Amino acid sequence: MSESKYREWILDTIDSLRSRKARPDLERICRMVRRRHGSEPERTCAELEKLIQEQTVLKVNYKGSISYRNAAKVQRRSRKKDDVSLATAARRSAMEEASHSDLSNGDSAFGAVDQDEEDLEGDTSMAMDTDSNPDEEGAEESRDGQDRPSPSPACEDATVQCAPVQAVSAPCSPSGSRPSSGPHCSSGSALDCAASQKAGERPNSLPPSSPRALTHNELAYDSAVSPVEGQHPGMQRDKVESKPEDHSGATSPCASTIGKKEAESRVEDSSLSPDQLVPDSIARPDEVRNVSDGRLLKVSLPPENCTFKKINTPFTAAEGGLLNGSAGDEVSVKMEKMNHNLLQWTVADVASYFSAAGFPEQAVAFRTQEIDGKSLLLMQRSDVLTGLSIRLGPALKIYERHVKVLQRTHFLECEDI
DNA sequence: CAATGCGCACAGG
DNA sequence: CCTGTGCGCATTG
Repeated sequence: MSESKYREWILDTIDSLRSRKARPDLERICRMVRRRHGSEPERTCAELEKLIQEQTVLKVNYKGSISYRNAAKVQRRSRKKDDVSLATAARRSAMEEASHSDLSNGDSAFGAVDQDEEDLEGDTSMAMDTDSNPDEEGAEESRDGQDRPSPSPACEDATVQCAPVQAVSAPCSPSGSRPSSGPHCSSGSALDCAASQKAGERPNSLPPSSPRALTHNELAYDSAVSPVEGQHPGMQRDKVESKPEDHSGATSPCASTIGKKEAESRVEDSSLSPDQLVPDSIARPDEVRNVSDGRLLKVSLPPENCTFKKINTPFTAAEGGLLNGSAGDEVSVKMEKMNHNLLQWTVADVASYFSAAGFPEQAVAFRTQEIDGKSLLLMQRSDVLTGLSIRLGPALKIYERHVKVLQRTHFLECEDI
């Protein structure tokens, strides 16, 4: 309860600050929430972080300072008129797309899914700053409470980084992790992170070759991309590249496409976040840092923390394997894991998944309906199309490309076993 | 004084 | 050109 309440408060606050033309930063958000609802800043802060992890709220570095965005709004700003005229057009297109995907063929080559997602989510470009200025608070006083599990474990599998989706941010502990936060909140974390990040410790992020990355505001791409990235110096990217085979290239544009462009594509993918997402990795540098070089570690993470992993896998496996048909052994292995995990997905995991898949608004509906992994497996087409009260277009995509795929994969998996 | 309102310069498309 | 953003200053309660 309180969670959704907070979500509403925070999103409201962000919207309100935006309409007032004031930067929705941590300080203002906390203050407004406190004023309006009496919640203490710490709590607000903790809830905000959760929302960031779920991507309900996007943390971005804009013009040198951190801002928070309502993901539902940011995400598809390009076509806002949809609502209006959407009746037909959207519908129609949705249908078309859906059908296509259904057949799949098309996808394989390029991963229709991804593409779509890119569209949707693509605009979240992230940017970190190159030289940000520490303006507001550079507080970094407390970072004691970092014991909480968070880093994404899964990260090890950064696997499919390609999927734009995931790249977006680092999901680590959706709900699983309790907000243990106390006072430390991350006040420091948020801000400070940004700072630190820019500071430079980007291990390897992209070589300079990626001017693109910096192109616009300032990309924090590396960080944004994923905590993982930051952590494995060098690895991630390699991994990404190599991994593609797993996906059989179906999905990841990066992989399959042209060799040369790999770099570029990667960059693009990663940068898909719209403004300048500041992933939470930033937010919790501590943890990350611990591990810093070398491997990442994960402290204690319950299964749920692995959202990432779960997310990734499904994508890969599903698309690569099912759609494409050419799954590798590795894939299958992953699939298994993934499926098992599916049963363990919590409501928050499901929501995070859809959020990451480019449907943040719809993710809320899943959460509202309390759909967890098991429920997801039981969902039928009509449930998705009408039971969630979400728009038909996204609903079709969600069902055809995600729900159905996950279910199919899961059951196939079961049969095998 | 905090909360708001908003003109205007900026950046990206 | 259009849109989104948010600084800086004016206004309000």
